[in-house]
Amino acid sequence: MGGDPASPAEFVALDQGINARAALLIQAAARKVLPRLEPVGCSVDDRGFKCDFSLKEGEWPTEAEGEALGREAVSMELSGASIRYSGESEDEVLQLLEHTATYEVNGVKAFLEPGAKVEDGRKVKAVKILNISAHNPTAEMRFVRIIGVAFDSDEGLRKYLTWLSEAEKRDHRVLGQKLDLFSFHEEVGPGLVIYHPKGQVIREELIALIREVNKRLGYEEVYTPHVFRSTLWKISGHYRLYRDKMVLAKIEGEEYGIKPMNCPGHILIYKSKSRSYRDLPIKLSEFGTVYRWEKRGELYGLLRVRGFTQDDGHAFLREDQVKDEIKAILKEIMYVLSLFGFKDEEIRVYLSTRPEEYIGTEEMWDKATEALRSAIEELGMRYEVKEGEGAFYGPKIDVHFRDSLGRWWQCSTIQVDFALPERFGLEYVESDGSKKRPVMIHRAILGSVERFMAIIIEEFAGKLPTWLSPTQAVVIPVKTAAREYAEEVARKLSEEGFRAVADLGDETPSKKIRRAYDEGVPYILLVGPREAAEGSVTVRGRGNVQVKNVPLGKFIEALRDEVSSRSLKQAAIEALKPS
RNA sequence: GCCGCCGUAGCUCAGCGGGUAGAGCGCCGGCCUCGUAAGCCGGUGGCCGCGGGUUCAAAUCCCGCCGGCGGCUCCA
Repeated sequence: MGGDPASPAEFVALDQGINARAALLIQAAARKVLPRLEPVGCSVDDRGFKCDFSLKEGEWPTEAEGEALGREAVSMELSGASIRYSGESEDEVLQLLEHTATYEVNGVKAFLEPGAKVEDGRKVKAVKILNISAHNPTAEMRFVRIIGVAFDSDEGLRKYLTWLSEAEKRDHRVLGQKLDLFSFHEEVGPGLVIYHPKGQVIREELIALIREVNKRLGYEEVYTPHVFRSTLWKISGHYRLYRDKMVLAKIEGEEYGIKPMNCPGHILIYKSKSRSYRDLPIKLSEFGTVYRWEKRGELYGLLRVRGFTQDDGHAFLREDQVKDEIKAILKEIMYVLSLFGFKDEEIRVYLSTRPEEYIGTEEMWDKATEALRSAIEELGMRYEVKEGEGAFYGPKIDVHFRDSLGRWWQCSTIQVDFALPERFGLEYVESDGSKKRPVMIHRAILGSVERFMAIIIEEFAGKLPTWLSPTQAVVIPVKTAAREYAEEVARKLSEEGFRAVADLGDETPSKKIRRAYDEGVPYILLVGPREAAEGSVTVRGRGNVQVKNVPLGKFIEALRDEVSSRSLKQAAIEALKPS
């Protein structure tokens, strides 16, 4: 609990074979006990199964009916269900031209996504329906989606439910309140974050990290306003393509829009004078706060908000510079990821290629896509290709991260853009005097500070690495006689640039220690007359690691090393431990 | 935005087959002055999200709105 060292979230991947089997049984059970639901399709992943039904007529299914469905599926299984694969086909129910695998379960038809492996040895012994919601594959169609998890034993389900309740404790929304990091308020508006002092410390640390990265990459920081005339949004195309997410206001007969992206502002900097091929690359960065009016139901804690700060950057490049830039950015992304200890299976890298509708020439696309691909490969990163999923203006690489509940969120992104340079008529003068169009790269390493912060809060369950911790050390006097010394220690640490406080209240030392642990403070320094006499501290790290009577100077030195190297571990206490 | 669920003290929650509210933590005060994961006692605290309706009477039932949660869709 409170004393555990920072550890990455353990995601429990579910058994897909059992869940596929359960998905089929659920459909057969529905035909039996809920005939107003007609199965239309089903899919399975490491978070369970999802089954879609068309609702023929009558009431929306209730939670109780959902549970009954789960029970029926298990009882069908226990009385010996027969499951037979009967081939794949174009979907005749949906007429969506989706490929589905068809099965017969006890003689009735059931569907599953093609390629899903169905367990045929073990049996489905426990099913839990987690959610019944609407699924709209198209604007006109509405299906009932039943989501659940299945196990081959009651024990499996019990363990899963325990994991779920543990995952809830890591939830950044819960921890954000408990650790006094940020809040949302009805009177402010949904999706708009208020950062408290401690949350702002984390924000600032993340921004400081990216400032260093930007410096290495050669990005110069700029600052642009939050509101631009609609004229600009019309040129950029946002006014037409992004309008439904923009906040627009008419003032004195003129229309303005709050920025949903930072790029147009940076483009104006490029355009502010004529550029030579010698000037390129030009790289601009901004911690730009943008506003996007996401639909109500899409908002989700810090992971999906309406106002957020991007660690944005735009590079204006000659075509031959594109690949090096991508590679350099990817390297820095990998460096940043290493600071947080994300494991391979906790991130997903995607390369999205040319969609059906696109601008620019095929040759440009091929070159840019190839640049992205070879950059990833040369760095040995694992990735998946999403064919045709690129933006209309260019191909892109996205990095997705998993939250405590196993959901994926897009954070880092590198996008090649042929469109905006064209729309804004960007040019540079080539060595032969001809005018050429630069290529733009949009990139964000954290993506948004908000989303990234949420991911790491969950990753560490609030027990952040010391360099990120809002309070790095709490000094606790174990005897009243040591109060002054405790204050002195805290003051010294502050003078040395650490975030330290002395806890001088009238409570017992035990209570203060407990509280400091609960708040995730990485170092608790205990001082009494003994320490005061010799100018030392007793250091307690996370996980009940304690080293007694460390000279304060030595602790400061060790802490400085830990913080400046942005150590993932509690390097200071490791270094101080007697060997 | 769509489907379902939810909204009681600063926080977590009880009360909800109608009779105007409770606990723990926190906060405040007192005692204790403490060597390692919640010391003891007392007090404070609520327009029961907001508005309307039903009723002799609404936290409790109904409707609308606001906000949240789980999905869908979309994205950093």
